[in-house]
Amino acid sequence: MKISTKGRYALRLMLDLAMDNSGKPISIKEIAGRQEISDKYLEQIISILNSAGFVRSVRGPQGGYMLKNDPQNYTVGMILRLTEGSLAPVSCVEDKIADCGRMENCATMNVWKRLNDAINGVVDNITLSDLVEWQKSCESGF
Amino acid sequence: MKISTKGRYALRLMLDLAMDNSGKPISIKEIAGRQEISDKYLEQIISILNSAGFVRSVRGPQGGYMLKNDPQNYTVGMILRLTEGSLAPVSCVEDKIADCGRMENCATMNVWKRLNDAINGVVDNITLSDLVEWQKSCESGF
DNA sequence: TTAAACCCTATTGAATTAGTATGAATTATA
DNA sequence: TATAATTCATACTAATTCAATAGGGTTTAA
Repeated sequence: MKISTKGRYALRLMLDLAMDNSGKPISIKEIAGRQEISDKYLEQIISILNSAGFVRSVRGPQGGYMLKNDPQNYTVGMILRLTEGSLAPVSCVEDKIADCGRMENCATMNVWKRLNDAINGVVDNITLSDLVEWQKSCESGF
Repeated sequence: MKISTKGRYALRLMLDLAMDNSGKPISIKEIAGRQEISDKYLEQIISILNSAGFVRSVRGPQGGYMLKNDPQNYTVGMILRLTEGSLAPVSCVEDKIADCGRMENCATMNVWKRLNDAINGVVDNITLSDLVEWQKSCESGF
């Protein structure tokens, strides 16, 4: 019942990009250094974000990545679902799945539904710009 | 980010025991048959519940297991944490851990804390007797 | 032309998952 | 007392996932 490094790193990566407002692309190496994450591993993760259109890449020297949209357009849920896959605590409550063949245990199903709702309620209501704000107030010592 | 079969089976197992009020022990085989779970695997799971004192065992023929306490004394959280281990979405927010060495990313930490609270808020506020009630109203067609 | 960056795919060691398998110990009952 | 039903204990395993590492190839600014 853990979020893997993939999702956690992706979130830190996106926050790192969101914290920057220079307008210039930021290289993997730079982010990996700041976040103390293997740059080769980060490359794989950002490629997922790239092909999903979450970031824009600039190749060649002075290249790197930047957010494609404004921070308030990304929820934590979007980022985690993209990198982690579904956040549903059991596959039965995943959107696509209608039935898992054991509707007789509806009581436990109810638990998973509530858990799922609670998880979604958190991740779908925090945006990258919330994270930026939190991070800034944190770094300034409040 | 999934609850494993261990936790899910444990919950169905405990609910199965809670649904019974005959006062007689119920065998693994019986439960395994009803729940369509491998009895050998269930054995392993119930042994965890047994050594934690959640259930009482009776050996020999006509033996089996029964709940040690009333259903309202077990929360879903107790059962899942025992069988799954911590339900914290990242190890940083686990009770025992004070610091994970990267307090600089407090923004993402805040996400994990909220997620943790949301998860605990669900599982710690549902008891086995809630499950029994849900299950009964489900089976009766409401 | 060079080198800094992104892009792509394969490999790997460790851990976890979801069970199987085997047999021992206990005990009600015929 | 013999049998069989049950719990108890431990070892094993195939498949998958995790968290990287490795080794290149492609693009492009300077």
